[in-house]
Amino acid sequence: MKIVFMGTPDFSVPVLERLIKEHEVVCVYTRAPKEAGRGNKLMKTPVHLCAEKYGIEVRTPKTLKNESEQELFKALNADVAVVAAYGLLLPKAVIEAPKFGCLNVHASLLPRWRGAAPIQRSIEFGDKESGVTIMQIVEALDAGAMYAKGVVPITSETTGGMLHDALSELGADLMLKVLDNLENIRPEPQDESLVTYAAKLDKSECLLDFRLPADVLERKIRAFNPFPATFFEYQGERFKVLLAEIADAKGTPGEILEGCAKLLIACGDKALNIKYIQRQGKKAMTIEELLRGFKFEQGARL
RNA sequence: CGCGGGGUAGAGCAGCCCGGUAGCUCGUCAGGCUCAUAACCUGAAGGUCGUUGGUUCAAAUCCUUCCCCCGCAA
Repeated sequence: MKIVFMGTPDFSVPVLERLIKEHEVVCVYTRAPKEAGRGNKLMKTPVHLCAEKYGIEVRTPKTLKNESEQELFKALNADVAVVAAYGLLLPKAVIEAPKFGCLNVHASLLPRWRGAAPIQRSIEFGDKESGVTIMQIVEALDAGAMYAKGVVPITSETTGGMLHDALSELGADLMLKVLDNLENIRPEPQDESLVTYAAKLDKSECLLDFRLPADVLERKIRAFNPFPATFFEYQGERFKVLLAEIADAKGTPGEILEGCAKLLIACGDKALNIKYIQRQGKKAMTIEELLRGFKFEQGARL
């Protein structure tokens, strides 16, 4: 099929690569390069780089709201547009331009977790399973009828990064299957009574609040690993906490119960035994590695 | 030129400001102790202190070139 692909971050790349191999991708839409990283250099999006690698035309309009952009899109005369975390809302004129409309890969089991950060929120809120949904794009956010779903279990070990990668691959897989049977599948509408929204991640959420129970913090640590990563501050330095386990110990919330052989921090309920950590300016490492040369003062408060 | 931290033994760190024999915790190896051990004791090996040039009687330390890693902000 003749496909237009629209996507931006790493999550979208596997989908794009699979489409390139098995279909005709005529054009790729992605967010424009922006200043990012150290030195604020102009960075192309992962999707942009991937498309260039395969020599596919890349378009980076700031918006699709104006008619000239919409005409350009329509002129591609695509059978379908595949959208994966593009980052721009599609106006009606774009949604209706391709023969089969626009299909979206969304990283949750809709209607649960519509919105920006479904992967992290599903772990953070203790869901037992997550997944991807292939759906028809409509004007309302993530509200279209569903063509297919794929389920991925969330275990006590699942991190945001792991789930991200798994869903990305699964999404690519499912999208290919849906495209192969597009004319035979009747999409199922979403049950509006079950809708929840996944708020986008905010930096202010990343500072660990040890007044909260250990199990809540442990889930957030796992959900936010590796990005945006939770942290605490100790002696003016920032320490990213990437992995921790719940420990049966208690103390004043934020108190360092042990800081030499291991790092044990009291929480509102129980305590956290930090397992994987990243000191500011250093690489991520196991707590054992860090503690060989760096000690936390027992009794200090975080 | 957005701001900042770092590159010292296999790992993690100290030493650098105030130049003067390279140190700590762990790991490794050998031996000892022990019913036994990831515990303890004794000993050993292992480092061009990221790279270039300079200052100096003397540079891990001060100045300089480049490379690499990371945090923040976006």
